[in-house]
Amino acid sequence: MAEAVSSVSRLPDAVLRPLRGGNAFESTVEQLATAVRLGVFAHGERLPPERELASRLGVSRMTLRDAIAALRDSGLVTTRRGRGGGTVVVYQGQAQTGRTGAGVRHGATLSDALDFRRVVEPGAAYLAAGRSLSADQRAWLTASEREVSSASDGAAHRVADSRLHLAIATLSGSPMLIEAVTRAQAALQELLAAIPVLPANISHSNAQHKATVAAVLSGDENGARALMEEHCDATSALLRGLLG
Amino acid sequence: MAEAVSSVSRLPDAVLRPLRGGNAFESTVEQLATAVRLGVFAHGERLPPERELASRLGVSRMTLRDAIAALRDSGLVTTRRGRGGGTVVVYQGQAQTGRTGAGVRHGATLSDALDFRRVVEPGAAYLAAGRSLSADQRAWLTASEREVSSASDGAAHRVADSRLHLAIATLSGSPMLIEAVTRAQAALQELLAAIPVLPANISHSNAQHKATVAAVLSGDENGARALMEEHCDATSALLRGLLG
DNA sequence: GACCAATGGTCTGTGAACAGACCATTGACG
DNA sequence: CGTCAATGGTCTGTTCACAGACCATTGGTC
Repeated sequence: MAEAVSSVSRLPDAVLRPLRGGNAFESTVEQLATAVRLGVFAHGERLPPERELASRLGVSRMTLRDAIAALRDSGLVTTRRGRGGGTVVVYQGQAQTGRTGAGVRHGATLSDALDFRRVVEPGAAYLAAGRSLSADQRAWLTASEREVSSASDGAAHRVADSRLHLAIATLSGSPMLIEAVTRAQAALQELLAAIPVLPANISHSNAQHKATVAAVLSGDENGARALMEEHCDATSALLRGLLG
Repeated sequence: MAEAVSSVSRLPDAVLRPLRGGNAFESTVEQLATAVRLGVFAHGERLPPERELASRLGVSRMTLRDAIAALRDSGLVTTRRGRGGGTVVVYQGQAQTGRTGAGVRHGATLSDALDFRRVVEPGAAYLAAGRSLSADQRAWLTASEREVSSASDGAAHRVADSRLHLAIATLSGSPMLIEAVTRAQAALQELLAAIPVLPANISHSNAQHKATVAAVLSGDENGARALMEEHCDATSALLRGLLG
């Protein structure tokens, strides 16, 4: 019945994949470290209380605490106890020391991540443009864009850039897409950190951000998508030229 | 510095999510059951040997065996031992008995899954169209399309449909995208099973498949994407109309 | 018919992760 | 100044998952 093709069913090879990378502890460290590096938590910001964060991440408090301890050892956060205490992020975009890094995490190759990003980010922009955004959301987007263009140095620019992209993804309203964009950003983060910061690139990128945000705000779905595609292509070309 | 917006940073809420749904056993059952229902393993096909499959899924053999036992109890597979034995899929698209189902898995809502699908599937078609496919791959695609249009009943049609969509995703060459499409398909699977099978819908869908495959084969990236978008929109409309 | 290889089936000890109770420290508020 | 609430810090017993060795069954090969 299904013998029509010589190499029957490559689907299993393509589809069967590990459900979870390594143990809970490592995954948690990775997820938190990534969140910090992507600027999900800004410098000086407090993480949620351990009990809440643990349940949010679907992990026991002990495991979460171990992970936080690891971040503390890496100098990404500091912790103070007592009322009003908590774990506070101290990170402003410095290059990671000694991050030997698991290549491009989870065996995903550079090309894979770039292709994936070029699909999901424009998709998110498209969806975001199609939504009716609240005043708050519009302000958030505008502010995020301004943060990027007014970033003082390369490190700050990278963090602000991630935040803007994640903001757009968030406004798409699709949790699955938000996660996808987060993964794409995470996969490219360490690569992007390796790109030399040329003023010409920055200013070009800023213009694309501005245009994309404008398109999203004006509800121009196809425009937002096309602009984001251009933006991704520009980054891709840069990365591929430098690393590939 | 980052106080520009009233509700500072909604990013954490959007980004922090559980890394793994439930325990290893349940996840494994779910993944395998989904693979079977999506037709990743066709009726009569043998699963890989336990040892290999376990390592492929990143899970211990014991856990995998427990999962397989669960599938066996559900009547999805049968197992025979000895040389030439193994675990064989016996499933041809029947509705699942007693699948109370976790809604649309992982708390993802229907809208979310539809939006996500409408981004990643056209993206996969776009990428696949942009690749130079081997004769084998072209034949696979053609055969997959033919399987769908020649499906005898609704159940077989559903499985063949999944297989075609996953084939296109596979040909995109991006593992991250393949996974994304798999997740979208998995999320919608049980919903799609609820759609009454109207001949008109089927034939419309078949025409779209044919056109999309043709576009992919002829390297028409934008055409492939646009056609797949139409296809997703049609399905969306159907589902949204029926379910809410 | 004897052997062997490939497969599923079973057992055991170890470590990871969890749940949940409890302790310690700090600051706010009356 | 005393109390309380919010937070991080610690401990304990239990369950889950794992690794890996070993057993059992089957069918092919010589």
